Amino acid sequence: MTKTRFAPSPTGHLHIGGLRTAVFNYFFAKANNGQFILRIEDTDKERSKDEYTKAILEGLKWCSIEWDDICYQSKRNDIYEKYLNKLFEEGKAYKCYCSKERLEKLKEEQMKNGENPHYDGHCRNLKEQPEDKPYVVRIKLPEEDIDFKDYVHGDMHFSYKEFDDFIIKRSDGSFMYNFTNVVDDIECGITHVIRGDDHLTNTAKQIALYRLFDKNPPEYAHVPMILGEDKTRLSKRHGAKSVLEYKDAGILPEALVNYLIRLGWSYGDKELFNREELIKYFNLENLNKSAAVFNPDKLLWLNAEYIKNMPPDELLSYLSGFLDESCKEYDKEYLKKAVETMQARANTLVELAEGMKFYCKKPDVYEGKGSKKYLKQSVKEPMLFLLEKLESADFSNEESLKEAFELTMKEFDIKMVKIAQPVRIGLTGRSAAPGIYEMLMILGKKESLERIEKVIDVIPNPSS
RNA sequence: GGCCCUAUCGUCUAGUGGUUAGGACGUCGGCCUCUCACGCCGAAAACAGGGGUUCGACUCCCCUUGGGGCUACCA
Repeated sequence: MTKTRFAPSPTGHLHIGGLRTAVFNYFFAKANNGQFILRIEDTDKERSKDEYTKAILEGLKWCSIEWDDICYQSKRNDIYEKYLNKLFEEGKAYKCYCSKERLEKLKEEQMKNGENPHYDGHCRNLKEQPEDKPYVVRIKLPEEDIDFKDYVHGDMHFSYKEFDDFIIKRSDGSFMYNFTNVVDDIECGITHVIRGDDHLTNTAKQIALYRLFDKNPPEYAHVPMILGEDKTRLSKRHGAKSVLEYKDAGILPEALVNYLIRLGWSYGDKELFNREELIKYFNLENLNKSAAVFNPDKLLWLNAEYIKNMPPDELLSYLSGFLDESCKEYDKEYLKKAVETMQARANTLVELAEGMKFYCKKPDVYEGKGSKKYLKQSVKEPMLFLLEKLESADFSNEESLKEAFELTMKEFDIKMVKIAQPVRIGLTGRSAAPGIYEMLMILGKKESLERIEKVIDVIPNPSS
């Protein structure tokens, strides 16, 4: 069975790049009827933090990236010891007592001589093992070149000379990334490793480990990285870093996932993918090879698409955290209608919530620019006329409202915009808002007339 | 420095020897219109450079250049 995993280290928040790796792994597993495992790689005690683990889980859940199983490397020490002992027994690993100072000096000298820094194998065949000195464990690197096939990069080749007897266990007794990573992938039966191509050289080292364990490595797909707008590696200074910040900014998880999957992967000209389609179409063949620049504008566009096309009540559930206090007094049906009028007018949930606030709360100020332009004394009479017509209109019937406006336009020989804008400002406080009739119908007769009366008061009287 | 990856419009990408080099975001025009959006129509915009291979290269090979990564008792 296909088994993939996402293996973040909790040394920071879940960011866009990590999420995308998770998304690729998740959909590849689901596309192949397989399992997706979450593995928290918290072997670095210094830098790992529980709050980050929590944030990672929360971010994945928010995006509905659900794992079939989860494990923590910090709890798997016994397993690593077992694998290590086997290596010892077979003479494939050894204890190294070299001090950091010696290593430092060695490196310096090698660099000076124009050589690549390599561990010199000083402790590789030590006759006597000192009892009380601290040590690290190194592997005996097999002297064979390393070849592997990558789904996106094709045939890869590394000379063993590029590597040395690297450390797998620290002097504090904890194990290192390349070792735990391989042991866990073997133990969990991971079939496909999908990760960033910054791991390409790690993969070579890891394959050396697979050889020492006499195991076959999994299949690999090294996906291109995500770059910031300045084409450097995505980092804190490129704006929002944690995926939860996108949540707070009013981005829909569906939109984010859709955006991320298209960064480095494509399916012809198709841009919009729902979950079913991703499960159906996602594959490793269409992965791209080169790094991609993160483009916030396109994310926003996708978000707007999702907002536009989402059923209002579903949207409403996402919206709850963003809505104004005043909206809590209104029932779902009312809010649904309000949301509908705003769907095509918002790029984010923040904008949507802000834009529909007026449905729940009378405007407390009238936008300056619009007022100046539209609340002119010349519309005072027409507005009073309109108000009178609206008083006898049927607010559940658009035609009836339309008639009131048309009569006013005819009576004073003015254009719709002349009266629509003052009404709009009265209703919402702004000169940009949904259509006049839909707003009037939703707000209802009583509320609408109150607001219109109020705005008429603000219109200066004609100087007679 | 060494090793590795990579290179199509500003950005995301389609393209796998013969195309007017296609789509999307963004930009700029226009239409629609009670405002703002939405929608619709249209425009500008790319094969990094140089060598090969070939009847023919965006497509294959090499070099240069640019970008990225790794080179830790981080992951």
